[in-house]
Amino acid sequence: MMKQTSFSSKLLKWYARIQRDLPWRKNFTPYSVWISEIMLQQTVLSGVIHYYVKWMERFPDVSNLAKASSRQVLRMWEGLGYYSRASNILKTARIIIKEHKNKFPDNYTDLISLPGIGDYTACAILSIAFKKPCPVCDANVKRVMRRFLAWKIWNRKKENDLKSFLYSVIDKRAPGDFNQALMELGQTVCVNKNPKCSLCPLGSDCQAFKKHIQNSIPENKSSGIIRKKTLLLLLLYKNKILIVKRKKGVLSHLWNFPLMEKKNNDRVPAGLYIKKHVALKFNFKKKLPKHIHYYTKYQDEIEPVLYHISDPLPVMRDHKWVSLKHLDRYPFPSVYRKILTLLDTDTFNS
DNA sequence: AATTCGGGGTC
DNA sequence: GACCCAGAATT
Repeated sequence: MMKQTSFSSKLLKWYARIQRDLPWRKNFTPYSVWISEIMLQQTVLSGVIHYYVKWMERFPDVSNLAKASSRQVLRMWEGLGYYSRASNILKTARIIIKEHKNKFPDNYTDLISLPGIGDYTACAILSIAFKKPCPVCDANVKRVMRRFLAWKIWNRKKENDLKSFLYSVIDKRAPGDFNQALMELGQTVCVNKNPKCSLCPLGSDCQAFKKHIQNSIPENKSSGIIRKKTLLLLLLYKNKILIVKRKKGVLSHLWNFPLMEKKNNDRVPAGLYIKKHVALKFNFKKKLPKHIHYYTKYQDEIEPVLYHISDPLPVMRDHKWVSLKHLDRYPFPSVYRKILTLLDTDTFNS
C-alpha cells in the first residue's frame, strides 16, 4: 500500500489544477453546500447548475426558504426529479429555524437526523462547509477506489472497509477538497466505461491499472429493464383539464393527469374511471401519439387519450379542473408537461 | 436487503 | 436505446 500522504497530495495537486468553476464553489456556506449536494443526488452535474443558480436567487438563505410554501418550492424543483428531495429540503429548513434556532447543525448526529440528509450528504456538509475530516462514499468514490484497490467483488462489508481506508487517507487540512477531488476524478477521468487512465494523477499506483483490469470494475450488469404501459387520461371540460394531486409518498404535492397502468395488454377501463370519478357523460375524442418515458430501470409507454366531458360530477378530493393557460402554476413531473406541449392547440379545440 | 423515487446526460 | 448518476427513505 502506498503512503497516505502521497495518495492525497497527488489527488489534491491534480484537483487544484483541473477543478471547474461551479456556482456552488464560490463560497462554501453550510446552506449552499447542503442545497447543491441535495440537488446533485443521483443527478448529473450539468443539469443541476441552472437550478442551483435560480434557487439561490429565489431562496438565498435558510430562513427565506423556511417561509416558502410547498408549492413554490416544488415549482422551483420541477424537472429535477426525485421530488421528495424538495419536500425534505423544506422540512429540514423549518427544523433548522425552529429547533436549531437558525444555527446550521455541525455534527454528524444532528445532520443525519434531518429529512433528506443521509450518510453521504452529512459527510459532504461536514467536510466541505465545516472542514471536518469525514470522507464521502458516493458512486464516484466507490468506483475510483474499487479500481485503485483492485476490489473486484463488492458488498456491504467492503463498503465499511472502504470507509475506514478513506478515514486513514483523507487530508485533515482540506477534507472538502479531498472529497470533491475524488468525486471529480470519478466523474471526469475514472469514468464508468473506458476510464481515461492516461490522464489519471494516481497513475500506476492504481492496482486495477497495473493489472489491466480497470475495464472489468465495476462488473458489467445485465440489462434488467422492465417495460410498462400507461394510459394517460386528458379529460377536457370547456377550456379546462382535469388534474390529480399525487397522494402517494410523504408530502408529495405533485400533480398528474389521471393515469391507469395497463396490465399485460388488457384493455383499460377508462370509461369506468370517468363514470365513477368525473362525469356520467363523456365522449372519446382520440388517441394521441405514444410517448416512451425511461426512468431508473423502467421503460414506460405512455399513451395519452383525449375525452370531452359534459356535466361533470362534483370534483373528488385531490381532483381539480384547471384552465389550460393556468396549468403552469402547478408542479408536474416534467414528462407530463412535455407530452402536453407536444400537442397542438387544435387538439383541444377540435 | 430490496425497492422506490425521475430526469437527463452520455456514448 | 440503454446505462448511469455528488442517495435517502421506505418496506
